Amino acid sequence: MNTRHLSFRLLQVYVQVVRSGAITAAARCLHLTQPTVSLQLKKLGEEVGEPLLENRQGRLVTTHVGAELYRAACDVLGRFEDFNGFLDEARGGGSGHINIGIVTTAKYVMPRILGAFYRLFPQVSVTLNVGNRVHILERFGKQEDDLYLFSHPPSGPTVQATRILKNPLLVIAPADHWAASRSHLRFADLRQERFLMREPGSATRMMFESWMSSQGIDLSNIMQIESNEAIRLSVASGLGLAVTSAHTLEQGREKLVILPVEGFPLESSWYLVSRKDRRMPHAAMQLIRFIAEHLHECIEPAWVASDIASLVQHFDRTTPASHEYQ
Amino acid sequence: MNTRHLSFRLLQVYVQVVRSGAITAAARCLHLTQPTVSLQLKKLGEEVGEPLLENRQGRLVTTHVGAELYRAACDVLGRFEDFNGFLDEARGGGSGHINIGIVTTAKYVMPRILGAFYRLFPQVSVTLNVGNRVHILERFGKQEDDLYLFSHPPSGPTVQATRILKNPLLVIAPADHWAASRSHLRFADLRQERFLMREPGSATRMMFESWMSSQGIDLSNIMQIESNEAIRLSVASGLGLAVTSAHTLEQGREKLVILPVEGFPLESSWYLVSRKDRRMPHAAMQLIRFIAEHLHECIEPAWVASDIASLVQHFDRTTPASHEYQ
DNA sequence: CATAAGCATAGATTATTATCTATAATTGGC
DNA sequence: GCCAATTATAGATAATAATCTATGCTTATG
Repeated sequence: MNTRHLSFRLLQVYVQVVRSGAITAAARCLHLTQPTVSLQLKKLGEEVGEPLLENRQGRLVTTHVGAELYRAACDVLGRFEDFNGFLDEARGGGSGHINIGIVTTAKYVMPRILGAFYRLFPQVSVTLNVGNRVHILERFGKQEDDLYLFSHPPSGPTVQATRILKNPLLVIAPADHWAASRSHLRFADLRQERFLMREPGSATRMMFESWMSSQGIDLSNIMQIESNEAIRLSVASGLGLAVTSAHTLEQGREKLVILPVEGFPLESSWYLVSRKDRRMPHAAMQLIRFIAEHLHECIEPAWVASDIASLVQHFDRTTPASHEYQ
Repeated sequence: MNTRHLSFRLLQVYVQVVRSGAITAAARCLHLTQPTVSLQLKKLGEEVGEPLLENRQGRLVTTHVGAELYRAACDVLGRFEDFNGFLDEARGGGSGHINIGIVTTAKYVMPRILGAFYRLFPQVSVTLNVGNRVHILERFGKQEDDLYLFSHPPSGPTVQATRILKNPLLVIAPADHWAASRSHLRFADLRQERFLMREPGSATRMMFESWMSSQGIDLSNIMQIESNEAIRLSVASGLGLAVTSAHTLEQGREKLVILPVEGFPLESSWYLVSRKDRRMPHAAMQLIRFIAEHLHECIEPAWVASDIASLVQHFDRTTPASHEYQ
């Protein structure tokens, strides 16, 4: 393959097609017509000399070679996005862009960090992609974001995950619940209660369920609700009990009480996550540095992980700050 | 800056200009005319919106922005070179290319490794760039090679250096030298002798000189020769003594003896070096894996560093071997 | 200060590209 | 097996990119 006749535009188009999984959809995103994209894709395929995509039940998916090309294209485009960030900075803007993917529960945490960050670096723009765990994992797989906030980070050699916050899981009940007046409870006492839970795959649920199985407990009466707010409100109105992140209670507490159940709070954590095989953009690195230094100013200091200062070292493996040789 | 109209060709041209330090020279390398390159460069500069190069005493050097662009361009081109390597491999070739920069003394070591490597991976092509330490440092600064072999690696946060071989420095003398028959010598006994040395900056010389200053010794009679072979031959013909790497004696020993000087051999080492901010090509990673496993088969096992097995972990930070998501 | 080496600009040509509209071919799902 | 959605192909066009030759300008250096 001769890279000589390769253009960035072609790669942009290709990346969009892979992400969209369809030519027509990609064309819409790119403000092009479908034949244009079709043709570009064909040209790229010819240039590479191998098939890149194949049609699997109406959805275009990458071949082995196509996937590698996608990775290369992302790297290359990302590298120049970062160069653009550098340019803005060099021009005195301190600008740049960060894509962040967070699971729904993290939306009680991340916006507070970003709010404080924004006050210091108003030129940095941030796209916050919120979704459930499965959705964000998919974005992670496609390298769509620079940083992620997970409670249970994915595993694998490409994952860089560092604990930044504690995420205590509490048992909540309506204020007028019979257990609300008790000063001490064992979880077994609540076995008959109905529990409201997020969908399977949610980190809170996984954590809770694995704790239960370690205790040999099995709940019979559970109800699934795919929103933390809805769960909170439902608990307040007496629909049942729930195990939920302490962070979700910061906003409004309605008529809720935290039950003093033995073994609780469950200690889980928030992890800042990135891909090792993706270059960390300038602006994202700024955010990481900001988190390392100022996290305890945006979030209750008691919740901040003790080794937060080492955060920067974990992520700053890509480009050195210094620009000189040697 | 809009990357949309950016092409790989443009970056190739730019990189060549930076490396050549002159438009005309770059044009010759690229088989283009000078105005063509001039124009391309202008277009690139306009696209970026900042001056990239400036004329310093007849030589074009990068501005701050230009240097960053150079880095980005190298990364991007390197990424696709690597994709090409992947392609070759996917097609069953097992091919690829590696650029290696070594200091002159390392030419007694590296070719033996490469010879064995070549027998296993005949499709991998290697460019071996040999030069004195200053020259190779310059190549390192310009990211011209994938791997380097140094005795004194450069320092800095971008440097990944791992010890792979011992490099004992010995005192050699002509066979008929008065000291040749002695069974024990102190360096002070040789103080009056003339010593033949490589140019300042050479790692062997640096090592020797720092040892001497630690011993409070100062040689009065030294002679500079910029070639290890010439030094060896000169010592053999009675021009003086020398301190030289044991590896250089492997080839031919002429009429030389190793003097049993107290404190010798000086223990220095060979380091395999790469840049952390440069993606390691597929083929180079193969070579690293080969070195980790087979180095003791190409080089006297006694010289191989004991922790050679950990080599792969040190360098394999770039792309994971696995291609699946998660 | 004269000269050569190197760089920039102008003008011209050829080839290619990016893109469109219109239409045909394919394909998944019912 | 047919319909709707998706993808591929054809034909056309305007833009521009890549490259050349010829020439004028700048600058380091003897």
